[in-house]
Amino acid sequence: MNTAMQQSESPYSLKNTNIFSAETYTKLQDIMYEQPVEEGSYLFWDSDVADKLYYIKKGHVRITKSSDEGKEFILYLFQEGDLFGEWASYEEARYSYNAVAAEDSVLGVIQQRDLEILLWQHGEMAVEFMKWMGLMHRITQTKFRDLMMYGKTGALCSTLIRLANTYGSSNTEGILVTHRFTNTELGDMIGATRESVNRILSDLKSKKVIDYRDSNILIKDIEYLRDICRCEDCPLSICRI
Amino acid sequence: MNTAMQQSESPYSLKNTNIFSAETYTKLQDIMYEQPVEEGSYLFWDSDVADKLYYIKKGHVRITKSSDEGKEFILYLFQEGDLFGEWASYEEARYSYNAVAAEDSVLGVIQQRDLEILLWQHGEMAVEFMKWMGLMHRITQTKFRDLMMYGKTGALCSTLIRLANTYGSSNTEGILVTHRFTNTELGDMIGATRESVNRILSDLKSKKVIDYRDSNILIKDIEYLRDICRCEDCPLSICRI
DNA sequence: ATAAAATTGTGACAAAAGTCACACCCGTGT
DNA sequence: ACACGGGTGTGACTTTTGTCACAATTTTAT
Repeated sequence: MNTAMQQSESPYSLKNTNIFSAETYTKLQDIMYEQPVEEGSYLFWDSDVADKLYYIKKGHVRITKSSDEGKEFILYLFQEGDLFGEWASYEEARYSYNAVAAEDSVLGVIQQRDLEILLWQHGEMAVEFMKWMGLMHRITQTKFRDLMMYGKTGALCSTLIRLANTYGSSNTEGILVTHRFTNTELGDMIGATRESVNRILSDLKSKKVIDYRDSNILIKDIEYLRDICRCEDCPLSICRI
Repeated sequence: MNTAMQQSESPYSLKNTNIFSAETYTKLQDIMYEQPVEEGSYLFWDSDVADKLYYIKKGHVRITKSSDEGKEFILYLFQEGDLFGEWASYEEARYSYNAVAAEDSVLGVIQQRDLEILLWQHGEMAVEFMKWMGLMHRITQTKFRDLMMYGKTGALCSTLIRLANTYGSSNTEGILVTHRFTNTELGDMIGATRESVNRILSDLKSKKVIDYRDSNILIKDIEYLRDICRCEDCPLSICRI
């Protein structure tokens, strides 16, 4: 977890590609090809063959897992500068989730085959990639803990902190989440109903922990949230949505 | 998910190192040093500096996450032939969980520093390692889904299937889980109380889905379990505990 | 073999979360 | 200006899961 201070300077600095060196970054740019996508379109579906990685040049992408009953679980939200996709561990490996453009976006598509050749040649680049993978795994693991251990209230508080880290902009009042989320979306991030989310948020508002500014969430007392979900001061890079 | 058939031949074949080539395997053996550990001793704690990987030569290791209130959540169970540990993504990275020897065991300890040199030199080995990391991440992700989406009953059914894959031995009656687990332990794997686990298991027994053989669980109707947790036929290698 | 310790099983009740129903609010397009 | 649609807020009720208490059974240690 971070301090509000770190956030205030550059609200959108939480890219998962910060881990890469300039050289790696350039090599990646060289093998990716650009693909513009419209809001709502799927980049891939659960069970498609996983042979590509995606870099977000512009826009937002939502990674979801959906159940037969039509419930949707939001696993990650990625934004400009993020890299995502699955590293296939064998031939014909499949994705295990869906990727949807949350708004009109521009992506850089990287073929696993091309990347593998590059990694084969450049050992140091492979080591960097492993760090990226480790980072992604740690994000998943800490989220797992947060969503399982302290009930829906704990899960929502953790999610608010992660949203603050990913989309937050600090000011004298607190941290403003510079992106709107419906209660249904928040519910889908923690596996709860919109009604439950609504009740928890109302309660947090009455306790003056959060407030609203033009329908965006303003976090006034992040310490309270950290307390509820037993925040463990994990590094900022993994405390994201 | 697998078929019972695959299991019957070699119940303990679900090593996460199957992914490695013989050459990689040998190189790994060369840089690891042996460490015997007694049942109950901790290999590392949550927040220790994460600079080692561990290979299990013999025994069992339990990976847990514990809460201040004393609750314990079991993240993974590893056995002979498994490799585990965290790939530090930056200097001074910390583990985010505990590792305890579940019985007297012998480990091969690998210093991240040594491994990194090896990967730097051997691009193909790095690519294999990335496959291992991807595999581990997928295990976490699918478990995440199973524990979140279909209630405690779904979570337990998924866990029984994973136990069958990891410790199962097939016979004419069904799949016998060749390791004892207390209700408390099963509860800790799914974030439920032992009482809830007990009630769900009693119910499954009355429905003739499971039974007991000398206090070990015998799975008689794995299709029923798969149905409850909406099994998606993911590959056997990731359907483990 | 037997006592102690750990684990299981179960009822009664409490708390957490989901479901359903419906009123209301608010931005947008005609 | 107003109707519409998506989102919010909330009460009443149900289902799921946890809590507590205690007896019964199984395992382990002496």
